[in-house]
Amino acid sequence: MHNQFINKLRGFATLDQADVAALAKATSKPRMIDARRDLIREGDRPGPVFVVLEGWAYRYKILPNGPRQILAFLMAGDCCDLHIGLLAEMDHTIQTIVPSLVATIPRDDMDELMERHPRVMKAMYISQLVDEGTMRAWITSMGRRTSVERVTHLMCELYLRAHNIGNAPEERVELPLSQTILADALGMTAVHLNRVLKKLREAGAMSLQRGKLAISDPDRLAQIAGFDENYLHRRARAPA
Amino acid sequence: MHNQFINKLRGFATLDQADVAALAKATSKPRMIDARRDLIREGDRPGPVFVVLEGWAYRYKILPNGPRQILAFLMAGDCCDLHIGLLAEMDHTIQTIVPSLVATIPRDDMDELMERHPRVMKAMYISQLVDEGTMRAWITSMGRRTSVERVTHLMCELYLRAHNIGNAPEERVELPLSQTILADALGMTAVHLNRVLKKLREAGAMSLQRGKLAISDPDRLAQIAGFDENYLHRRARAPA
DNA sequence: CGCTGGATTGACTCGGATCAAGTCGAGTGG
DNA sequence: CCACTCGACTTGATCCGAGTCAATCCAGCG
Repeated sequence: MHNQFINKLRGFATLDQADVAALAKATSKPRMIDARRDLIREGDRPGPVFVVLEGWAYRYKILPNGPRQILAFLMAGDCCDLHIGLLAEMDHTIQTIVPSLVATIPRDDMDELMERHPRVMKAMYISQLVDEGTMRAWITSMGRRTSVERVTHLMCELYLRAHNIGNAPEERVELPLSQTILADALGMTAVHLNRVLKKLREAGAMSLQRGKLAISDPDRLAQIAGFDENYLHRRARAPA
Repeated sequence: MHNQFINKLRGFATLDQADVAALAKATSKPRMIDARRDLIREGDRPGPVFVVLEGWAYRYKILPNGPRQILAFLMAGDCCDLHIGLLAEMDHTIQTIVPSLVATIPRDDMDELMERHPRVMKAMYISQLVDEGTMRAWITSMGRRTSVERVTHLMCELYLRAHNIGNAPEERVELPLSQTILADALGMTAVHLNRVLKKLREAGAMSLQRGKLAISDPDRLAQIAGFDENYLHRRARAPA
């Protein structure tokens, strides 16, 4: 199974053959997009739903005076809001980081898919709730965590998300994110992030070099970060 | 019309008599809740959907080492996620700030309401997208805005949201939020927030005293904040 | 009239931003 | 094969916004 989108949704609900087939069909015509291309811009009128099948993208905003804030990372299997089409215009931009395989699902196809496949709909709703939980975790990080906690917390999140989709041979995860990008996601300077990473490397807590994240002791790192994975909602809800 | 929930949803979609009646029925048995009561706690298994009809509440998280981060404010007309019931457990807590009138809609009633009233469903989806946009705006504030911008930005948001539901006789809005609460929402110290508020008051930009927010020149304040209301999505989507 | 939870203010400290040089590695072209 | 470039990463020196600690101040109220 290398359609990470289907893979991910399967983690949220039990899908049958027909569900999977419908999802496969909806994402059967992906396009390869270059790195650093905007998929949709702030102010644009939303169109189809985007699904990242391979590669990396991020959501971001640019403030009037220049600085950029990254709002979320989209990795293989992630998609934008299902109901994106209800809005008059986007309030942020989505851009690829590396060359990425992106499928677009027209709004009507999406509506039909959801209508005919309630389990798929459920899985996608849960996925959206997880995205919201992630935003709340980011707000918490920016507001009340020290820079060391903030950095390690994000690394724990990305590490876990990468593992969820079966990437990651072992304690090593591919993260093609420059320090500039990470700094803009963490609300700090690239210079300062660099120093924090150095400290963490020297302390043997984790290392991030040449696009590879290595965590020798995930539990220890989670300890440092004050990381509680509950917001990723990986435990399924038990039947009532 | 004093059911602010209905009021708000009407701003997002055209509702007919039957839609309004169904909403009125669903929220017809609200309970008055004391101030500082948790409506639902982090770790709890989600139950019914909450709707704040009158009063104020907030979402928050407490970090292992003590500090609190407020994630969102719920004012009259606001509700928690519609699909909250899909999750195994809450990743944050919701608490009242002042005595509040809160309606709870059981999950089954909610499902039925949505099924029979697609326009209501659409309005609620839009409402949820606005909440997400708000979270993104908060992330942006915490990460890349100065403390003065951050404070004024939040005030612009709350001012506009209060006006949306028809509160606010004029340039004066009721905000029963202590400086401690605001500080925990803005990711800063109450002491520092106090100094920022003083500066803004002396500059004649805005004043927040004894629970009343006064903005003499909203455009000027928006200018200071770098506030763009696009994320509140108040413009309806034009038909395709 | 004293109690209490917020709001204020002052003095001191420190985490992170800013500014400024490098350094390193992967192309590119002569 | 080496010089050149460009982007990303490092490191040092300095400065300032904001946190911390600690007193008040003040209005509402039992």
